[in-house]
Amino acid sequence: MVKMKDVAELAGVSSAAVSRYLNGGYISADKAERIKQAIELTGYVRSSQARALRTGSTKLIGVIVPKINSESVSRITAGIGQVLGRRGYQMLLANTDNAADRELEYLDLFQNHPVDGIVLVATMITDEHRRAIESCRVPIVLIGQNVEGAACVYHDDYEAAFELGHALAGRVDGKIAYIGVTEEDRAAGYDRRCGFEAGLRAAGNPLDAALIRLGSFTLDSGYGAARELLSVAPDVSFIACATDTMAAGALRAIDEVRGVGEGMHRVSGFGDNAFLRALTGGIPTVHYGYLTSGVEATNMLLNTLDGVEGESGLKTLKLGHQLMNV
Amino acid sequence: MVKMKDVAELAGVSSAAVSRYLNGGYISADKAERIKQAIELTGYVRSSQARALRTGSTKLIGVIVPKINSESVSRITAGIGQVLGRRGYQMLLANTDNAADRELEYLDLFQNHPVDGIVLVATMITDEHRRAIESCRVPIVLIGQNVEGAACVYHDDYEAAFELGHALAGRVDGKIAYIGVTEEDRAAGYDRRCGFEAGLRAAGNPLDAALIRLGSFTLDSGYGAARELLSVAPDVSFIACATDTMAAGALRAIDEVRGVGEGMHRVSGFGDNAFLRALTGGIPTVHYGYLTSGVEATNMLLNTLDGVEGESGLKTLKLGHQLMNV
DNA sequence: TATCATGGTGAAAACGATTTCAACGACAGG
DNA sequence: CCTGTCGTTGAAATCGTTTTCACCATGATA
Repeated sequence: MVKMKDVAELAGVSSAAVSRYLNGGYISADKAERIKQAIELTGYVRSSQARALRTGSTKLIGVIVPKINSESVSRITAGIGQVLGRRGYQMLLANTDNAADRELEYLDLFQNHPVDGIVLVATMITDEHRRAIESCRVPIVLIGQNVEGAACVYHDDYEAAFELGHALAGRVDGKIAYIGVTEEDRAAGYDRRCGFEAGLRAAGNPLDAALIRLGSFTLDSGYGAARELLSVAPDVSFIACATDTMAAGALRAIDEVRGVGEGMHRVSGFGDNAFLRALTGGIPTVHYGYLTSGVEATNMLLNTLDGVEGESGLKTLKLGHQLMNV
Repeated sequence: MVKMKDVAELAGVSSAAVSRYLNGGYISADKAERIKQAIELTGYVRSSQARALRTGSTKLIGVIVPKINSESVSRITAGIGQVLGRRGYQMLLANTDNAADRELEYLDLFQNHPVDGIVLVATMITDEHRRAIESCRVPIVLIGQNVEGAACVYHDDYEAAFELGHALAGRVDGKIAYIGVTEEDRAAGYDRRCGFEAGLRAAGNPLDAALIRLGSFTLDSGYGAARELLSVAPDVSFIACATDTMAAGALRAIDEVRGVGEGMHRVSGFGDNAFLRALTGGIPTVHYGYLTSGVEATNMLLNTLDGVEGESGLKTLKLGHQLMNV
């Protein structure tokens, strides 16, 4: 492995000079030229490990996600990766598989060393999370939840759900049911359910608490909950879901029970999934800029790391949403 | 930042002893105990950067993917992450956004330093790729393509496509069309089309070359190609696609032109997408163990890195497939 | 008793960069 | 001529580990 000293010797300078050449310090034109040639000749490439040890910066950003194989998360990740690549950073990806403790584990792991900053695609935020975030030695940005005292990029799930509920209340004749997710996920669980309920109520068609079920983000859980709902309460005529994925499951359940093609008029979701859009002609849902949230969060993080001027540092940013097919 | 020397002083030993304690070298029981306490007391955590510099190993695996927000890739990635986490490695993710040159770029970047090994989720393999893989200084495993002289974990797309074509030929009455992808992607482009054609031919219902179109992996491209097909050749009665995603687009096109509900009986795909399965009741498609391929590839890679015994090193592995809904 | 493994030990030399520091030549101003 | 400044330079210290090496007890073996 050719090292800096070799380059320096070949160019007839000290390694300090080579380092300065590489990092834009004082260097005369002719020496710069000689160094440049020596580098090309030897095919030298600097050891990021040595550099990291000396400078304390790795140009690595830790990204913690609850599950990589979900459309929303993988879109967010795409946005993050886009910005990181453009700005000379790399992504250290940690997949927690929906286990909150592994999230904390990774926060620890990342903090104690390799990464310069962290993007946390958040689901559940416990007090332990708050503490971990608070005491984090590197800058950190959250995506998907709005947490006091932390930099967050999020969507207003309450408002979106309210609007959706309000719009649906008028269009649905019979009873409306709701399949949510754990309320430990404040945004997707609590906010969406509360907002939806409030929207329905405001439109004079309140949600019957007996028609609320809990899913687990998966298509199958949506299917199961819907089947159960339909058998317990056959007069349910619309099933609103907290995610498009669960909505797809519910849709299948309705098709099975009531006949194919029926479901697509009787479910709603969140997330504006592309498959769902294409295959059903569009159920009522909420479009979020997932890619954008990844982009924005990462830019914020990198701005503070790179010391970019202007009001572009860590702060909390609420992104807009869009009701679809209502 | 508390360093090893501090721990050593507190425990009254040399830093060599602490290092040995941490790495399982010779150490007496009482010193081990003292060191353990000193570590707990100080909250010491070792600098992975210094360690990396000294040992030359980073416990990082570079993963190069063509596009993170696709179901197949994100499942593969999930499999990779699973194994890496379990075996004490971390994932450095690089998303090339389907640009072959960025793939090479990352191969370079990874090779020249931070990572101990590379998993390449491959699409197009050019000669340049072959050279880059050949001359790679760290072990590398490919997923999704079978390349001579490289360790590969792949599915037999030709065989699967043959079987699918053969099975469909008998079940479809009218004309069959095909929407493929670029043949630079040997597996998903060339193999699937050839296999499918061969399967049809073997069943006595050969594919009309005029009814072949090219998509670009996206739902919209499948939609566009299908619309075009249907308008140019209205007598087409079945559209086979090289991916489930494009099949979803084709399905929508058919629904629009021929009426809702018609499409689901008149398209096939590859990949057994969960949404498609739920929303259509199941079109003919091929199920691949994407997660498994990530797992297997990563285990192979890590086995050679960790020097695990047995015949578990780098080699080429063909995984099975399963025809669905035929 | 002399010799030899054997488990333990710390001083010191890497690993390969960056950065501090003192110093140098040239040149301008007084 | 002296002084100060400016652009430029290389020797050497530093980052925090791991690893080599020489060496020391201690108990077993010849």
